[in-house]
Amino acid sequence: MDGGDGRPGTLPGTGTEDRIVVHVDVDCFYAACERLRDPALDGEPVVVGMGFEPGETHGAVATASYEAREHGVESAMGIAAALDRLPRVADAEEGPAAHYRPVDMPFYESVAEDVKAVLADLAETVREVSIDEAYLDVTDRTDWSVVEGFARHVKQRVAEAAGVTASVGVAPTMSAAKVASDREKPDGLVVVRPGEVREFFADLDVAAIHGVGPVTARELREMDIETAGDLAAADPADLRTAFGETGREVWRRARGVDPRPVEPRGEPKSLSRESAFGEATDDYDVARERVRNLAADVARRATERDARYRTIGVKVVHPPFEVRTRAHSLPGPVDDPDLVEEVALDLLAEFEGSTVRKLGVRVANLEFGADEQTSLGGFAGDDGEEADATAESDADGGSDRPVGGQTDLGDFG
DNA sequence: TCTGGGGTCCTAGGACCC
DNA sequence: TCTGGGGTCCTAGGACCC
Repeated sequence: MDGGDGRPGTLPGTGTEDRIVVHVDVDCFYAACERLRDPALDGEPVVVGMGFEPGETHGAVATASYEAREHGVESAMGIAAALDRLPRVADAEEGPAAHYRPVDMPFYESVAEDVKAVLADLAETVREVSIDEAYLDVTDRTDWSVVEGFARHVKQRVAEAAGVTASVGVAPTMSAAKVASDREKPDGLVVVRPGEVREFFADLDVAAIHGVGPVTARELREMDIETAGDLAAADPADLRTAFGETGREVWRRARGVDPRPVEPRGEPKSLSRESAFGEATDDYDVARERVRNLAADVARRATERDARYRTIGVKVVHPPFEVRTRAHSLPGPVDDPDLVEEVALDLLAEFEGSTVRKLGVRVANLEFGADEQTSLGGFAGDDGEEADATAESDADGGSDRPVGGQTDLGDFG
C-alpha cells in the first residue's frame, strides 16, 4: 500500500526536493592502485589483503579484482579461504591463480588525492565517505536534462587524473545515488530521475538498501519482506517495533525518501587502532605490550590531528569472536599519550588471564584545534602548550573542568 | 569463510540531579 | 514504605558501512 502523499524521490518541505546527487565509487580501488604500480596485473586476478604479510595466510581480503571474484574470492573473506579458491601465482602449478598484495595505504592515499582534487573541482559540496567513495551535490552544476553527460564527464576526469575507473550513480537522494552507482559496476553509470526512485528500487533485494545489513535482511525475510518494494509497502509501525528507528529509516529509503543533505564529513568523533594476533594468546605480558603500542599509536595520531580526547577505551576480542569494550572518561579533554597508555592498561587488567585474539585502543569525545576560541589569528610558532585549560590527569576532577562538553559520545564498536 | 581494521549511529540501563 | 517525572551523562553492546 501506498502512503499516497507526494511524489517519491524527495521529501517535501526539506529544501532537498530538487537536488542532483552524484555518488562516485572507484572500482576495486586497492586492486586498481596495485595495477597502476604494476601494469602487468592488468586483466589478472588481484587480491589485496590487510593484516597479512606476503607468504602468510592470516589476514583478510580488503579488495578482490573482478577476475578474482569470478573464482569466489570476496571482500572480508579470510586470506586462507581466498587461497583455497585461488592460490598464489607463485604456488600454482596450473590453473587459475591470483596475485596477492598487502595493503599499502600511503600509496592508495596518494592516488585518492588525485581523485579528490577532481571531485572538489566538479562540485560545490563533496562528502567523502571513504578513501574510494564520495557523494557530490551538483545541483547547481548541471541539470536533469543533461545529467548523463555530466556523469560521463565525472568518470572521464577521474580516469584522466588518477588512472582508475569509477562507477557513478545519479539520483535525487544520497541513498538512491549510492544504489545506482552499484547497479552497473564496474565502470557503471546509472541515472535515476526524480519520481523514478521507488520504481528503481522496487525489485531489488532488501539487502541492497543502504542500512540493511545481513542481520536486518534475514529478519526482514522472516517477515516475508524480500525486496525493497516489499519493504516500501510494509507497515512502518511494524518495522519500528522490530528494528527501532532504523526500521523506519530503511522503510523511507525504500520509498525513495532520504532528506539527508550532502555535507562534508567534518572532524572524526573517535580514533582507534586495533590489531589481531596471528594466534590467540593468553600471555598477559604480550597483551600489555600490544596495548602499549596501540595506545602510543592512537595518541600519536590524535596529536598529529590536533585532537584532544576525554574518553579512553579498550577493546578485547576473545575467541571465537566475543567483543568486549571498556571505557573511561576523564573530567576534561587531554592530549596525553602517557595517560592513554595508563588508562588502557588499567582497563585491560580486567581481562588478565583470558585468551585474546585481538586488542584495540580508542580515544573519543574529541575536541579539535587550539584549546579555545578566544585566541584569535594565526598560530605560527604556537608550541601548543597552553598552560591553562588543558587539565592534567588529576583523577578527582577538581574544579577545572572545561566548559561546553559536547554531549555526544561515540562508542567502541 | 573460522573473521582485518577504521569508523558511525542507535539502544538500553544505571547513576545522579532537580 | 512506596513512590513521580524529566533530564543528562556515561558505559556497553550491536548493527552497519567501507
